Amino acid sequence: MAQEKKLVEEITSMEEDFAQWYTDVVKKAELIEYSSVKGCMIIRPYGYALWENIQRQLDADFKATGVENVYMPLFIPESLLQKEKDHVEGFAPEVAWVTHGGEEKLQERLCVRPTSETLFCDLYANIIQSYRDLPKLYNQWCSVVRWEKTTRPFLRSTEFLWQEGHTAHATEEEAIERTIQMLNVYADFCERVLAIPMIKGKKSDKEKFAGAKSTYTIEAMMHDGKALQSGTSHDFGDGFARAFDIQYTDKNNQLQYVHQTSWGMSTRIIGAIIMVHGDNSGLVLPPKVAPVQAMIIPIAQNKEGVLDKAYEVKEKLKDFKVKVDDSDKTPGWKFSEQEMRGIPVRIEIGPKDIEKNQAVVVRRDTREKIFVSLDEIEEKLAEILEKMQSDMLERAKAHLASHTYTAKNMQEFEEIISNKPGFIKAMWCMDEACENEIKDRTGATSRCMPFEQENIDDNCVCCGKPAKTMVYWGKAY
RNA sequence: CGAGGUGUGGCUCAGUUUGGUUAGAGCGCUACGUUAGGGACGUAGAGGCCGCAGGUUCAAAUCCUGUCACCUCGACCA
Repeated sequence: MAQEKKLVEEITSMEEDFAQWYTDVVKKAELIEYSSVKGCMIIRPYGYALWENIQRQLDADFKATGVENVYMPLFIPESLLQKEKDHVEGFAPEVAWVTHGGEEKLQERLCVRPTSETLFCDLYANIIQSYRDLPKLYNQWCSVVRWEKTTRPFLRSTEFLWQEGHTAHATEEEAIERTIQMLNVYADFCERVLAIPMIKGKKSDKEKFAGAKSTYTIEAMMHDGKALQSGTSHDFGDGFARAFDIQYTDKNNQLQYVHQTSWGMSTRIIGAIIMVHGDNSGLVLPPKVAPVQAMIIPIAQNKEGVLDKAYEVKEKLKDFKVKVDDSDKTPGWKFSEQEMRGIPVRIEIGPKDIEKNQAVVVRRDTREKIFVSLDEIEEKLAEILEKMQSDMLERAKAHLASHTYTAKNMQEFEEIISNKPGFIKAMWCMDEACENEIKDRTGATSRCMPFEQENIDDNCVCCGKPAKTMVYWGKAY
């Protein structure tokens, strides 16, 4: 929702410079601090609390589907990384190598994991013998390192936190089913908890994961119309199984290769929360993921009884994540602070309110002021938070819809891409040459071939030959 | 990896062109007091060998050489 006036001077407005706005918000909300290690960020308590909320809820979703957590080593021996050809070619340019232990040079270099497929495969080769050992549904929460050229907080850092799920199945069908199932877990989580609508679909061969048979993705649209790949789920077929010799004996005593999947979501999703919901006053957090859901701000707090009342209300609201800002800053300061941090609502309590046995509840997203009797503040707060959560999703959906266009030829495509930020739905012949040409000419990449297909036209937007699929195109982070 | 740019108290910067007393400002920080419904005010104070290493000079934040780091934009990626 557009703000009438800019209340926080330190934050660059997003219309002026979106990238700078993003950096300002990340810093002012105290999510991160830059560290002295190039490309690595320090996640501060508030940022980490946000990650913990994401982690806790997503982890529960995984476990509900039978997934178990494990922890794998940080290092991968070079020989292990080399086993799957496409995989090593995809990751070799960006891995960090450990060459020495103390003063001694290692016999074999170790890479700091950029992802752990190889380690999981190595494990599976050892522990899977029979069809009775399947499926294996493992996940780990960890950090990985990718030596990126340019970095940005949350969106791309040298080290980042994520989870990586790795599963092994007896059949191809079961693996494909799991791949789609986990993609849906991500998409549902993003909609329900983060209030971010996702486009679900399949990646083109060019964009798929190194070593995968198929990669599925959820793509979100940021406020500036750019795409953010927010989670991926890969079907590996039996490619890794053949490279790592992961075989089991089936019911008929025949040796079979397993079929595998992997799927991941990272701290990058925090970047999506910022860029989908944030405004010119700072962060706006969906109530279901906010570390603090309501900040009680006492007015004239040194007046008799004000602070006591504030604590009393906090106690009353103990089912919610509520804090009292009893610092000796001015109320105006506290308002701004609450807004920069995206705390969903603030509750103002001053002498006038106490007289009337009420509080002023102000929504962060709309700044709507709601006068609530202290007798019914619990029910009202629950209502307000719920309404805010669903309003945020609706707004994000509306933004996605209103910034999605269709193009039937390159003239239309180029027209849109240079004038209107957003996604373009257009047909494709599935020839990589066209995908490359579109990227060269417009800077837009194929985001995905969505599950929900439409027939925009019969022919490829680029070459005009018969089309095979509809693709979402867009500029991406 | 290509092209630009920047390094001066915690932050944002001025000062460098033309070397010259004791290096400045705003914000923030500390103490005390007055305040308080959208970033209050007063008083007092703390905090910098100007990224680092050499060099030129009577004298270097300023000139020279080297080096490191970071930022922006491109090519690669969650």
